[in-house]
Amino acid sequence: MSRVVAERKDVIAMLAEIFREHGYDGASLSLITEKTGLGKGSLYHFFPGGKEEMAEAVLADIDAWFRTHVFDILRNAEDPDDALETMFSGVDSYFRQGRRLCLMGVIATSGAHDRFAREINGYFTDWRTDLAATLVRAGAPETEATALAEEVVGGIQGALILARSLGDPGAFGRVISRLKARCLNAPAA
Amino acid sequence: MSRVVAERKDVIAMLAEIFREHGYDGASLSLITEKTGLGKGSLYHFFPGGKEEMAEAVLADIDAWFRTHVFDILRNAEDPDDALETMFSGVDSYFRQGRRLCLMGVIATSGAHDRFAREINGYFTDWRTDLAATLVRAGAPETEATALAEEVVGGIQGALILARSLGDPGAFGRVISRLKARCLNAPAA
DNA sequence: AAAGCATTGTACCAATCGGTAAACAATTTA
DNA sequence: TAAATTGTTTACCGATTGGTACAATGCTTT
Repeated sequence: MSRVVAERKDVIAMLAEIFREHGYDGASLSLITEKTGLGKGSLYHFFPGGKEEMAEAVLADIDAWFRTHVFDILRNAEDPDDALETMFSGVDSYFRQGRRLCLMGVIATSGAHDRFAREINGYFTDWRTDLAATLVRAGAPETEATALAEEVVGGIQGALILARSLGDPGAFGRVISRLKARCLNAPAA
Repeated sequence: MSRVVAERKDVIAMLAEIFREHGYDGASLSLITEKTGLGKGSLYHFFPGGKEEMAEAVLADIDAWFRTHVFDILRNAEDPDDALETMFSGVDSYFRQGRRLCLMGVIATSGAHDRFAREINGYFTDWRTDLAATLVRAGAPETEATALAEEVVGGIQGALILARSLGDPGAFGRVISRLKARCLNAPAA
């Protein structure tokens, strides 16, 4: 047999795109076997828990990415403005300039929300918290920082939906650049 | 037989909540029959096209609501500031202070997106257009009005996702009030 | 080369999927 | 009151769902 060397990591990356495109309920096992090229045997070998474990693995992978590439940088960077720059450029490339949806948001707005509520909540909570702390270090008052962080984290999700809905990925970049400007310019308001 | 007098209008309202809660793929016919109390026969009597026609009817209903309660007011109000006030308070109550999702957004981020792309696109396009025009009438420069409208329409979607994800409906109101302030205060920037 | 584990294809399962058919009851129209 | 019309129930359809079982194959280690 072919032994196509599907590393678990690669499988997770493929699964992520499938869930993004079709949602949790829309990603049937037959669709998954087709798109990944792996039979059910292989899939259930990697993820004995089935579809739910696949989605969990994908969410954990995404969470880890944001943790190292965004949250940690927000917390540890010496210059808060640098951290903000890094965050926005990282987000822009992660979401492929508005062509890719956020799986956390996709699942949050689906019937599968309850099943993954913990992961979703942790992702948004931490992002908001770390961003707010960075804004404080950049000179914003505590209350303004919290509110602005909320606006930015939500705004990114909305910008993704807008871009997809309008069929205009550019909308994402336009909104993001405004959010970024608000973080960098007038934090002392 | 019972003839429970389910007006098509009432059925659509129930369907809307079901699609909102479970997404398009997650709303199975058995779930729909259970939640509406109508058997398949009745359902297919009202919507011969099945699930797709049900979703289309719901989207058309939502579109009509926003058209009369938001878009038309943005276009026709004498005082643009009043129109903006009306829009934000209408949106706040329509989305039940952040406890209700936007079905347009829900479907836009699901695998069913392609099937309803036209309706979704029309909804967001018109909202953005009418809001931008109102902002111009309120004194904002053309380019700023367009960008701000985009930010607001997207921001509302993001605020809904954030509220649901954090399990904190209040997040919706907090973001909305900031967006509103930006529309009313500094449009001439 | 033998053994043992990791991986894979295939066949199968009960349950559910969206949808159809048609007999039937309630209501409206004539 | 009789005939259409409208609404509802029920049983059924083939297809697909997520999941299991297992034999067969590849690779690695000895």
